[in-house]
Parts: sequence; structure tokens; C-alpha cells
Amino acid sequence: MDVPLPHLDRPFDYLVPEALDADARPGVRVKVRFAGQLVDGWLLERAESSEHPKLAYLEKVVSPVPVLSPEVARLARAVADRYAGSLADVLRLAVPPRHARAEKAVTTDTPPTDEPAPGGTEPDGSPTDGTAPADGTAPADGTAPADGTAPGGVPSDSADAGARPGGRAEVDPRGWRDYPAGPALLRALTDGRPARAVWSALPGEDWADRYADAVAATVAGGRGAVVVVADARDLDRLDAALTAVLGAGRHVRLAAADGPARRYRAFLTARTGGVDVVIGTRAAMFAPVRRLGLVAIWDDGDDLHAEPRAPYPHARDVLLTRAQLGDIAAVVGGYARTAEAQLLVETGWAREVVADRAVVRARTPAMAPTGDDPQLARDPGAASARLPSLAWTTARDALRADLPVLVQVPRRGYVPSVACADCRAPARCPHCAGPLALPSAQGTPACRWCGRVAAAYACPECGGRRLRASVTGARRTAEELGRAFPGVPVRTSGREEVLATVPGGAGLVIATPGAEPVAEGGYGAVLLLDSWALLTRADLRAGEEALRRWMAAAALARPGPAGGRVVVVADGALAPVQALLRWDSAWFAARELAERRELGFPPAVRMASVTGAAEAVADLLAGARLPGDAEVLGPVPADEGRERMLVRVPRSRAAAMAEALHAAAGQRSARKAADPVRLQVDPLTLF
DNA sequence: ATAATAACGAGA
DNA sequence: CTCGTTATTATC
Repeated sequence: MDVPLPHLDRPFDYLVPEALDADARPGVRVKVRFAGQLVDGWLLERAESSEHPKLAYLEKVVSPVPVLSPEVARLARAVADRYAGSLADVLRLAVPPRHARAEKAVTTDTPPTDEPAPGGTEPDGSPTDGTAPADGTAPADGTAPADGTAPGGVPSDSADAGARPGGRAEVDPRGWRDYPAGPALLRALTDGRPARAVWSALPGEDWADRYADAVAATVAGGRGAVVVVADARDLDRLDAALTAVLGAGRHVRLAAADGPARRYRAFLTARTGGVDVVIGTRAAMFAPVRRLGLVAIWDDGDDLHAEPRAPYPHARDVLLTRAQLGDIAAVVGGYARTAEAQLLVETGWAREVVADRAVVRARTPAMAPTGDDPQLARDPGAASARLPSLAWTTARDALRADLPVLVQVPRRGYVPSVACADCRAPARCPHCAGPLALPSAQGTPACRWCGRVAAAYACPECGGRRLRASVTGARRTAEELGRAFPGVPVRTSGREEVLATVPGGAGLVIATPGAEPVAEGGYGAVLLLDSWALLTRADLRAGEEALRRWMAAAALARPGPAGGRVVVVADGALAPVQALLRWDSAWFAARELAERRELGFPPAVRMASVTGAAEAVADLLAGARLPGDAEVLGPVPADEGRERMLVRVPRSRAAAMAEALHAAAGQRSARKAADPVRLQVDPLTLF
């Protein structure tokens, strides 16, 4: 039933009229009379009889195309359970809105097939019963799969690399040879084994090509694949790599940004078995694929992977749940490793696919941290560009060698906020403590919250009166660098215009994180500026996020032996900086995870946030039969006068917590409680 | 929204 | 105790 009320989150029985008998197959959209009105719904299954005494008739079958496959239906239920949400909410995310014209175009004569994936031991209909992992759904809990398949996935070495049964084409594992477990991973994919890998890509790695290899290996074994990336640029890159490896027409791309018609068309093409490979942004995480054999995600730390609509599922967790439910291989890849991925490794749910240290050293650009000392720079150019002298000389040398230079600046815009020039304390409004901003290059600072002008500002920490732009925006950095290196072309890549690639010659590229173009042949130098702005964010993931962004930029540099240099303007003693210098995000992720265990933060525990009007939040929690060991934290103020409470449980109680919260939300909706409460399991931000 | 069902209270 | 009215609750 396509109604969002949590207390109606269950199937209802209807009679099927004779006339609709043929069309009324599981997976079709239907209209039924419910509580007097016509509502949309999903036909989940046909049954001979019903417990319910008096049944109404199905009103209409919207379209005979069974768009909801059994596999996706099961997955959607599991995701709803994990996130304390309703099936209807998840199905809204899983099945794109119908587009009649696209449907007509695709549905020629290819009926969808619902064959279970080969090798699946039991497509049993109850994913959330007690036999599943302790949490009910999420493999990230670390419980090994309950069935007979070997955990850990990537076999060290089993079948010989030679003849594949059934004349399967062998995929060239060359690109994966840098990772000792890589070739075995590809073999497992071709053999249809549910390997699970956490992949730490080398700097300079063409991740899209590696994913194309993995998909090709899966396809060679007669199975399908779903690959999810964070944004359109990554998608274009993967699209091109797949076309090169598989040829055209073997895959579709599924992204909300492509528009409703194209999206639905791609969805139906996959659903009807027209292709076995779907790539896309997070909209693709539920894509129906026949004989699904591989799910993969690239850069799982990117917050674009978190769905902003209820019940706020994360693409990584949806894909892993999917892998868990269906004996499907999974690859979680990135230059940087998240704490969540680390948990998969530490619990043995997945095997890490990493290069040996010697290979890492050979591929990593030469890295150096530097203090932020523009005024000490002896080079006049560095001072005018307000660059630390090491950054300036590194850029200059690369440009002289006719190599491009990438400059990563944390945020776009023109001097977003200011800090004390002497002690670096953020400048705050004396009246309301809001952040001060410089409206123009040499204006007086003003508060961004209350608008008051702070003409006679004095730093409360050290008494200093001089202010500096704490984060210099991309545009201004571009202007300054252009002046510092006259005659060198300057390009910017940011939210307004994202460049995918730049040519190989001398040139400056100023980019915000996530918008760094790939340079032909690699950058001669990569400068990571204003890094402390990333590190001082009041966020649980600040360190992890900073490292992720740095690695993404540093990965575009040439290897050290080929002249690649990276300068990070940050204290070299800080852990994320250390991890960057050694190109060892596994070490950092392990450290991060240990710290979160200590502090009791996800993913070491499971948390849920309950947000809404104070009374509503209290009401919901009062009615929730939470597990005995649940901790309730808060309240903390949230935006717009609402407040937020956090519920924390050990991972083994995650399912019970979600169920209790969903049930409590059901009680409230049943008695028509007015003020809404937002439930979020594992919210991206905790503070 | 609306129908069922439970709860309630006034008049016999 | 019964009937009619009003809250409550489930909605095939």
C-alpha cells in the first residue's frame, strides 16, 4: 500500500476479479480501494485464501509490467526494517515513477524473468527472521553469512587460472595484478562465487577501468552487476570504461539526474533483461538485474551516497544488504577507506584487496606537509599568492617541467569566513557568536547570522586585531595564483562548472574537493591548501573526510619517480596527514574505528536519531519498547526550534531498536499525532 | 475519509 | 437494562 503511515506498513489482502486475473501478477502496480479511497499499491504475491473475513476487489492493475522484482521486493523490506522505515517509502526509492511512453518503447516482447540467481542456496522469503545476522539485515554487523558459503569472499587461490567451465571468456586480470588478491577476486566473480572485497585503490589507479574489469569478469560468468558511484562525473567515467570493455549496449546508466523518461527506460531495460549491468548514482542501488552476481560501490565515503529521503538508506548498506540476501559478490572501493569498510574487514565479512607496501611506495607521489607561513616565504611570488613557500616552489618546479598543477581549496566562494591572523581562532560575532565574513576583498567584517558589522574586532583569545581569510575561495585563489605565475593558464573546476579532464602541459587547475579534473599523464604537483579548515569541522567524520578528499586529489598526481609531488598545508603530526603521507588509509580507518568503539559511535554501535518538536520526540520515545541495553542521549537542539534525541544500542540489538522505533512511530500515526517526528538510523551527521 | 466498534449516559 | 449518541480505532 503506497501510504507512508507506519502503522499501515504491512500487506493487505484483496480479491482479484476475473478480468484482472492475467495481469495481476506479483510485482505490478495496482490501485485498490482502501478506507474509502483509491490508493496506489503493489501486488506482492498471489494467494489461494485469506485470513481476512471480507475482502474488497482489486480496482485496477496500473500496468501489466511487474516492475517490482521478487529480489528487489525482498531487499526493500530488509532495508525498511534496517532503517526503521516503511516498505512504501523504500519502494518509492527503488522503483522510479512510471513513464508510460518509456514503458511502451521498452515493453515490446521481452517479458521480465524472475529466475533466482544461480548458486543461491536458498531464496527463502523471510530475510529478517532469526537466521540472518544478528541485526536482521545488515552485513556490516560483521556476522558471517548464515548459509554455507565461505565468508571472507576472496579466495586466496583456488581454481587454476586457465580453463573456465562452459567456455567462459577469461577476463584479463592485468590491471588487478598490483593487488595480490585482485586476480583471485576476478576469478571468483567469473566463477559466480560471492566474494566480498574492500578495495583500497592505488594512487593513479584508473578505478573505472578496474570496475569495468570486475563487471566484465562477472558477465563472463553469466551474471549481472550493479555499480553505484557518487556523482555524474564518476558515472560518465565508469560509463566510458564499461563501453570500452563490454562494448555498447551491454549496460545502462540509471541516475535521477538523467530525467524521468530516461531513468524509467533504463530501469525497464534492466527489469526486462535487456541488459545485465546497471551503473548509476545512488538511484541505481535498487536496480533490478537478472542473476545479479556483483554489487559494487566506488568512494563509499562520499556523502552523496546517503539518500536524503526517508528512510535515508545509504547506498553502501543497501548494496551490502543485497549481497548478503542473495549470495552476491560485493566490492567496496575507494582511494580512502571508511570506518564502515574497515568494520567489514575486521569482522571478516570482507577481505581487503590492497597493494603491497613496495608497490604503494612506487606509485605514490612524493608527499610533504608544510606549515602555513606565507609571510615567511622568501619568494615574493609565494607571498603574493599567500602560499606557503614549499607549496609555491613545488608548483613552480612542476610548471617549469611543463606539467600541470592541481590546487585543491576546501570551499568555493569569496572568503567564506575569517579567523584571527595571529592565533587562528575563528572570528566570531561579539553579539551572537555567529561566523564573521568579509563581504569584499578589503571590507569590514560582518556577521553572517545577525548582519552586525564588527568594525573594531579584537580576538578574544589573544587580543589580535588583524583578521585573515580563513578559507580562501577557489575564485580568489585562482586570481592570486594567476598573478603569482604570470603567463600560465588557470582553470577552475567547482560546483558551477566541473571539468572532467585537463590537458597535460603546464597549467594551474584550481578545484574544490570532488571536482578535481583528471590530468592527462597526471599532475606534476598537487597542492592541498587550507587543510585545517577541513580538519577543524565539528564533525565525527572530519578526519576521515579530510583524508578522503586529499587522497582523491593526490591520486591524480604522477607517481614520485615520475616527478609527482604533493604538498599538504597541515601539521604533519596529525593522523589524517600521516595517513596521506604514507598512503595508508587502512591504518587510519582502523584507528578511526577503534576510536569510535571507545566513544560508542557508529559504525561500532548503531545509533538512531529522533528529531521533531520536543513533546513529539518525548512522546515517541516514551512509547518505544527499546531493548534493555539501549541508551537514550540528549536532547540537543536541532534547527527550527526542534530537538533531537539519540538512541544507541550495540550492533547486536540494531534490529530490535529499529523495530521498536518503527512500532512507536506506528502508534503515533495510528492515533493521528499531529507533529511529525523524523527517524534516522545511522544518520550521517551526529552533531 | 468512513465504517466498524467500543464507550458512555440518559431515560425506562 | 436498553437504546441512541459519541469517542476510538482500524482501514483488506
